[in-house]
Parts: sequence; C-alpha cells; structure tokens
Amino acid sequence: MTAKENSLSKRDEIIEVASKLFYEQGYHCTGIQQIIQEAGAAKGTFYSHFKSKEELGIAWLKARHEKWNHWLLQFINPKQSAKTKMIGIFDFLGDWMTKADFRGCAFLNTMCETPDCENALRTEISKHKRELFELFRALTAEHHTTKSPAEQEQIATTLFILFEGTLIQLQNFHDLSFLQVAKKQVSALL
Amino acid sequence: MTAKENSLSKRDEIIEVASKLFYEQGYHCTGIQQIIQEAGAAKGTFYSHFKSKEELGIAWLKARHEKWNHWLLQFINPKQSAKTKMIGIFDFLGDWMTKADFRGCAFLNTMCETPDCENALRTEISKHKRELFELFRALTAEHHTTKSPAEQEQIATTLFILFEGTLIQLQNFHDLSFLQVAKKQVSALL
Amino acid sequence: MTAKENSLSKRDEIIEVASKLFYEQGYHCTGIQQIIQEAGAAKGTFYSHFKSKEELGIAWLKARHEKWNHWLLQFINPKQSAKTKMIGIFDFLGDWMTKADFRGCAFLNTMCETPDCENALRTEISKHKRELFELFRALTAEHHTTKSPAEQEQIATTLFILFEGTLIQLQNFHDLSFLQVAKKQVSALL
Amino acid sequence: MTAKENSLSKRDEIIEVASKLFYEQGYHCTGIQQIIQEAGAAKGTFYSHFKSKEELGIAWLKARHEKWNHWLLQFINPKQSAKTKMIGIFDFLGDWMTKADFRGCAFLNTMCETPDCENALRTEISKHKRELFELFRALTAEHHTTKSPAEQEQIATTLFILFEGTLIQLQNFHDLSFLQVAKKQVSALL
DNA sequence: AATGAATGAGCCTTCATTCAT
DNA sequence: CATGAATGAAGGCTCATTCAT
Repeated sequence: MTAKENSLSKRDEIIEVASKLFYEQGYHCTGIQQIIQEAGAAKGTFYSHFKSKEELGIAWLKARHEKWNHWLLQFINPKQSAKTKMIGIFDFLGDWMTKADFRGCAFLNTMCETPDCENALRTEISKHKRELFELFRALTAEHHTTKSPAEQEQIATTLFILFEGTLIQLQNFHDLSFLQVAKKQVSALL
Repeated sequence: MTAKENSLSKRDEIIEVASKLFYEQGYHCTGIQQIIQEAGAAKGTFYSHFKSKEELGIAWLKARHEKWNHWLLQFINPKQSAKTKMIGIFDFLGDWMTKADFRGCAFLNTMCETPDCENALRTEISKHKRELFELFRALTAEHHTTKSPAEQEQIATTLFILFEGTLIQLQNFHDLSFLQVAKKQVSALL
Repeated sequence: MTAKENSLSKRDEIIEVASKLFYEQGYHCTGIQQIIQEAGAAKGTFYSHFKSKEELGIAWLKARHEKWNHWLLQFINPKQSAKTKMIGIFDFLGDWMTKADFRGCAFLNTMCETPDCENALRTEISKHKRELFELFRALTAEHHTTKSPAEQEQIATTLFILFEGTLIQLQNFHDLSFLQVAKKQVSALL
Repeated sequence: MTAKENSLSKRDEIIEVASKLFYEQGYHCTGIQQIIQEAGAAKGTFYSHFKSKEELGIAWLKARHEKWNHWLLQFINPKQSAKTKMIGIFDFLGDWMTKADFRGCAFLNTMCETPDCENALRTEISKHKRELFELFRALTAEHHTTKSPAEQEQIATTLFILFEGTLIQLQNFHDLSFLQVAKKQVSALL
C-alpha cells in the first residue's frame, strides 16, 4: 500500500506540480526542470513516467478536464431546473475566475500558444470544449422541450459562445461586469 | 534617400518577419535567432534597432493594431448603416479567420501566453481590445438612438462578448457554423 | 565506483581547467565556453554541476585556498623556529611567483576585477587573506613572546603588508630585488 | 573657441566618462557601448577619436597618471621637509581611498586583470608606478643625505612596498588601521 | 522504479569593430 | 568631425531528452 501510494504519488505529484505551473506560467514557458525540482523528482524519474513533455501536457489536460468538470457539476447539480443550471454555469464562471486570479482557461490558453492543430494537446482541448458544448446542448434540450432541434442548437451554441467570450473578457479585463451583461443575455435566451 | 529607405526597411523587415512568425508560431515560441535569419540581419543589427525582444513584441502589436483596424474599417465603412456595419464586423471575422487559417487573434493569443498582467505586451493587448469595444459602443449608440445608455451598454457589451467568443470558437473548431449562429444572435439584438 | 569516480572527475576536471584559465586569463576574461571546451564537457553538463559561473568561481577560490595553504605550509613547516618560518614565507613568495610566471595572487587579482564588495567572490578572497594574516599573527606571537599584544599586532600587520606589497611589486615589475629588500626589512623586524 | 572647446570636449568627455566607468567597474567589464551612451557620443565618433578600446584605455591611464600625480603633489608639496612629505604620502593614501570608496588603484586593478605583460596598458601601469618609486627615491635621498646609496635604495623600496601593500589591504578590508600600522613603520624608517 | 550526469541546440543579449553617409 | 546601421563572434544560461547505473 505504501509502495503503491508512493509510486502513484510520485507520478501524481509531478502532474500536480505541472498543473499548477502550466496553468500559472503557460505550457511553453514552463520547463521540465522546474517541474521536477518543485516535485522533488529526478530527471530520469520523470522520463520513466512520461516519454516527453507533451505526454505530461496531455496527462495534465486530461486530469484538468476531470477536475474542472467535477467542479462545475458540483456547482450546478444542486440547482433544480435546467434553466437555473445554465445560469449556474455562468455563476460558476465568475467564482472560478475570481479564485483563479483571472488566469483564464487552461485549455484556451494552451490552444492559443499551440498553433499546430494536429498537435495532441489540441485534441484534448477540443475534446474538453466539445463536452462543455454537449452540456449546453443537453440542458437546452431539457429546458426548451417545445423548440425545434435547430432552434435548440442555435440557443445552445449561443450560450457556449457567450461562455467562452465572457471567459476571455474576464481574463483580459479582470472586470466582472462582463459577466453581469452575459448573464442578462443568457436569461433573455431562456 | 536610398540609405534612409534601406535603413528604415531593415528595421521594418525585421518587424514584418517577426509579425509573421509571432502570429504563426506564437510570441514565446519564436526566437530572435529565427527572426533575424529570415530577415537576413545580424544579431547586433537586431539589437541596434530594438533593445529587447519585448520591445519588438510591442512594435509588432502596435503595427498589428493599425493594420487590423485598417482591414476592419475598410471592410465595414462601405456599409450604409450602423446596423449593417455591426453585422459587417462579424462577416469580417469570418473572412479574416478563413484567410488566417483559423490562427485566431494575435492579441488574444499573446494574452493567453502572457500571464503577467503588468507585462507591457498586455497593455497593448487591452488597448487594442478596448478600441474594438469602443467601436461596438459607437455603432450601438448610432443605431439604438432611442434606448437608454444602460441598454446600449448592455447591447454593445454583448456584441463584444459574442465577437470574442465566436473568434475563439472559430480558432478552436475551424467551424464557420459558429459564425452563423453568432450572426443570427446579433441580428436579433439589433 | 568507476561511475562515481568518473562523475566526480568530470566536475573536478571542470574546476581544474577553470582554475588554470581563471588564474592565467582572469576571471571575467574567461568564458564558460572556453572552460567546457578545454574540459571536454557540454554546456548542460557544466550547468548541472554549477548553477552559475559565480558558483564555479567560488569553487575555484575555495580549492585554491586549500592548495595554496598546503604549498605554503609544506614549505615553511620544516623550518625550526617561528622566525625562520616567517622568513620562509617570503622565500616561498619568491619561489611561487617565479614558478607562476609572476602572474600574482589569484585572490588579489580577482579582488581587483571585482569592485562590488558584496560579491560572493570577495567573501572568499577576504577569508583567504584573513587566514594568512592569522598565520603572521600566530608566528609573531610565538616569536615575540616578551612583547605586548599591541606591539605584536603592529609587527604582524607590518609583515602582512610587506607580503602583499612585495607580491604586487613582483607581479608588476618581475623583479626579485623587491623580495630581497622586503626580506631585509622582515629580518630587521624580528 | 566654441568649436575648439566642443571638439576637445567631445574626446575629453569620452575619456572622462570612461575614466569613471573603468575605475568603478573595471576595464574589461566596461563596454564601449556604455561609455559612448553616457558620454552622448555615437559609435563612429568614438572610433574617429580612438582606434580601439585599448587606445582609450591608454588615454585613460595617461590622463589618470597626470591627475593622480597632481592630487598627490598638491597634497604633499605644502609640507616643509622630505620626511613630512613622505609621511604625507601615506596620509594622502588614506584620504584618497576614503574618497574613492576603497576601490583601490586604477593602475594596480588594471594590471591584475591584464595578465599579458606585453600589453600596452601594462606599459602605462609600470611607467606610473616607476614614477612613484622615483618620488620615494628622491625624497629618501633628500632626507637621508648621510646614508649610502644602497641604504637609501633599501629604504625607498621599503616605503614603496609599504605603500602598495597598504593600498591593497585598504582595498581588501576597508580598514584604516592598516594605514596606522604602515605609518608607524614609515616613521620608524625615517 | 528511480537516479542524476551528460548532451548539444537553443535562449536572449552584449561585445568590439567597420563602414557608408 | 560626426553619425548610426551593420556585423558576427561571444557572453551566461535553459531547453528537452538520453542513458548508464
């Protein structure tokens, strides 16, 4: 158990440290050296767990995806209706950005510094965002039961765009009034 | 004159090459070495024109700001009304992204890879985006003459959020249907 | 064991090469590039052993301190009395400078090219010289048992000053007659 | 007159700035760029006055030689006897080092960072020091009229060694008590 | 599973100097 | 006499990765 815990914890410790640094400093601006130093691991240890920096990056985004989804669902699941859940997503956005010191979204940030679309990181990024999109779709369908699929798609997509747009504005301007505007618009759509 | 032209063109050549590379590869992933090589300049030549990479980065963003604004205005100015101009901004977005191979916005990309808000690049970035915001405000005021300032601000901000959100989605998914959704929403707002 | 020996010897090889070059060319005029080239090491190897050039400089001075003290003590310890030992120090000075091609003292040279007194190298330098001062003090106390502490301090300090002054003159003029004069003066003091 | 003054002042301004920087930072650690920048001159202007950095270094040492000698003579000339003049040289040393923030002697410092004895700077350095030696010789001869030339040489050389040794100790330890000891020894010799 | 020395290309920047104007 | 753009080698240092132990 101790052994298992240790072996798990070594790899996980690296991921944990990397997550913090990749998010705070950016993926490309964070070096393996800093990661292993702060994780208390050796060079060789790192490369026995990950065959490259990119593989660590992917592990980071996969873990981030799980964690972030968990945060979000924990936040909105207590809400009763699909409508209040959708509004809750935007409340979550404000909470999240405030706590994160307006650093923005790890996935969007990494997308912005990774032009190559064939890059494996980009796959994780679009997977993550697609799942968020699906959530908007599902909640919209649940809420707007009488509307046509096309109308539903229009609304879900708009919500998704508003979410991403507000996120970027918060990151850029550190100004929560963007969130208030977005929420008003969201309410108007529901 | 030849000398002046040459000496100017040398500095401008560096900016031009840097603009291309910074945009295509990202600011941090582009080295001075590559820039001067592709510009056919020597190390020392570079540093006689720019005191640091950051100064070049700022020169890049300032030039980009002018050029991009010029593109946009040239695109929307022929339109007759404030309303068609606002819709035109979103048409421009589609044109731009298609031509740019969906690389996204130089300013947002650089923001995403530059966490430090005190960074001089960030100043240029928010300046650029604030000006775009002002354009939305001005056109909204021109169009919605009967609405209250608060209502105008709500609409202009929503348009701005939609613009940025759509931009990010195009960059992420390379899927112009996001633009169609956004345009529908924009029309509904006007 | 072979591994350990090799890995140690790599670091030591760098120190050894650096010691030679720092002494012969000066600390600031010697680049890391030249050091690693002559030591047959890679850039990264160097920086895995030393976190900066300054750290290597300190390692150099620390090693030099040990080696030089060893040379000196081996030279004067065979002498019987404190008096002959003190004269021996000046004989050693002549031998040393002759063998060193009158390059002077690594510590004084580095002090002269390092104006910042807070610099870590300066700490090593004054440590080294203070220890030499202590040797003069100890031998003076042993020799002049009847004199007052104040008188002893006066003599020890004078000997120290004469040593340093002669050293500098030898370095400047390559003329051993300065040493003869100094020795005469030393004898007069004892 | 204005023209002459300006043309003189440009070259002299460079020398003046260089003097300050070479002394404070060391010869090798000071770059031409910093010098011309602080002197408000252009690259080409510099190289029209000096064919190389070394030539500026020589101009610096020549000017320094004149200035320093002037300082010293102005300090000791008011003294009546050769004896008080010689003691005055050591008083001057204390004044000088205190004012110079214990940066030491420009000539010795440059010697220490210039191993190559054939270097033109070294020529200026030994010229300067030889002249100081001559001063000690002349004053000793004036004072010790009854002593043999050999005895005079012994004393003058000892004074010279004490001067240089004390200078180095002040630079190293910033401790004026070395000067007191030296002065006591000097008095004993006269 | 873990270590850490070794690699060499690359990072941004400064160096002393030349030369056309 | 003065300018300042251009040069390219070198400065100290970090990068992601490999490999023998």
